[in-house]
Amino acid sequence: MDRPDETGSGTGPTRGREVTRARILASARELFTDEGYGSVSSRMIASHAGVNVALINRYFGAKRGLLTEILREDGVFPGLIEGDHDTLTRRLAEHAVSRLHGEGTALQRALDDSAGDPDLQAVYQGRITTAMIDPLAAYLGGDGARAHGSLVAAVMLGLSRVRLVEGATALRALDRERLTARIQALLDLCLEDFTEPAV
Amino acid sequence: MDRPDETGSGTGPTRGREVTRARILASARELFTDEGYGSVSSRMIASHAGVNVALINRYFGAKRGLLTEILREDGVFPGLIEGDHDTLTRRLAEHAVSRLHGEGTALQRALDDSAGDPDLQAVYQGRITTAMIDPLAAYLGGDGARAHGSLVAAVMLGLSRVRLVEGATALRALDRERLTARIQALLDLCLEDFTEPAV
DNA sequence: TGGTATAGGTAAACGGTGTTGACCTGTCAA
DNA sequence: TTGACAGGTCAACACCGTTTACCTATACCA
Repeated sequence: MDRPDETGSGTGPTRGREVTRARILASARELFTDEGYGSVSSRMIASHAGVNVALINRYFGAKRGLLTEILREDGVFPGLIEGDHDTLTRRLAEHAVSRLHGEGTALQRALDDSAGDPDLQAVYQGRITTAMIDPLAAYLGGDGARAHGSLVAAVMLGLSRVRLVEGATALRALDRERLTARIQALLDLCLEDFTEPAV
Repeated sequence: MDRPDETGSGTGPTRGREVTRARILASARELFTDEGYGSVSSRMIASHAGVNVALINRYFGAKRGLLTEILREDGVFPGLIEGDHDTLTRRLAEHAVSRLHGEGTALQRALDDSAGDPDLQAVYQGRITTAMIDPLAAYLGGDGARAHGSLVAAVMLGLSRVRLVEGATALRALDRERLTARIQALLDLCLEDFTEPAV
């Protein structure tokens, strides 16, 4: 069970459970980054990792498991929620605009572009709630915190979606600061109390 | 070329190009409505229509062609953009809330739930622009009309997305009128001029 | 009436996917 | 020496969307 992976030689081992697992994961990460999720097949990953196809399912249950693992490692919106309460929406707006301009890590961009895939969707399905809405709701507190969180998530997801589906060229053509400010205003409006109706 | 489909008998013909095409389309519509897009295979559609699989590709090019045809028949946001300018955002907000509550035709609901599928996405990719942003931009007019349209589309798409990915239970638990008003406020904010920065 | 072109339909295959079960093999412990 | 077993391999399975080659019944014309 706890058999050590190191065999004692100077360089690390080239086989063994953890090593193989890591190689598969690294290959998946690299290929997903370069070609998106849906276009990369299990056999491509295995071949790139110099490993048998069946091992993917042995170690990760299914292709989807690779995605889950990668997203678990990287986190979603890392460090975006934490920080000064007053500048939260500003940070989120900057993040959204940054994504609109195709910035962020190569992997993030690739997965944004693959966001349509059923697998990715299924994985996000859980993560949007636990990694975005839940922290947001906890962070905000108060009545209807989850509703506010959902609205914020809707705006953030929608911006990502409009880039995917339309290109968002008109938005990217705008002055960046003005666009950021407008999105921040939208997010602030999402967070305003629901007990007094908006004008 | 123009051979008539009617053979002269009292009841319509059960074979022939147009009849077969219509049967395939009807079966696709029915199955998509019941089970979504991705879960329904070409062979299921053909079998349900009592027709050979190859005919789907013969008459519609590919499975995706069925989707294109169905959406072309139904239209997207039918009659939503037209109408009184002043109540546009109200209509859109009501539409969004209605969708959030899972209303709309059964087919619309089914396709919303399948929205992740690459095929659906490819078909929407064109339609979001031509059926939503373009009319909106034309309707609004003025500088940056397309940017305003994109922002509106983002909010609308985001709300649909958050329902798909999280369930939007917190939003659906809200007082419907308050939620509609808030979404309308968001949409109005999307449409405000960009030349003067938002507060 | 006989022959033929053709539209409409069929059967079987192609290449691809994710996934699984049966088998082998090398290492370690008794 | 002999098992046990973790780690790895291979070939198959059940699908998928799509395409190709073939058949057949009808309509037209000499």
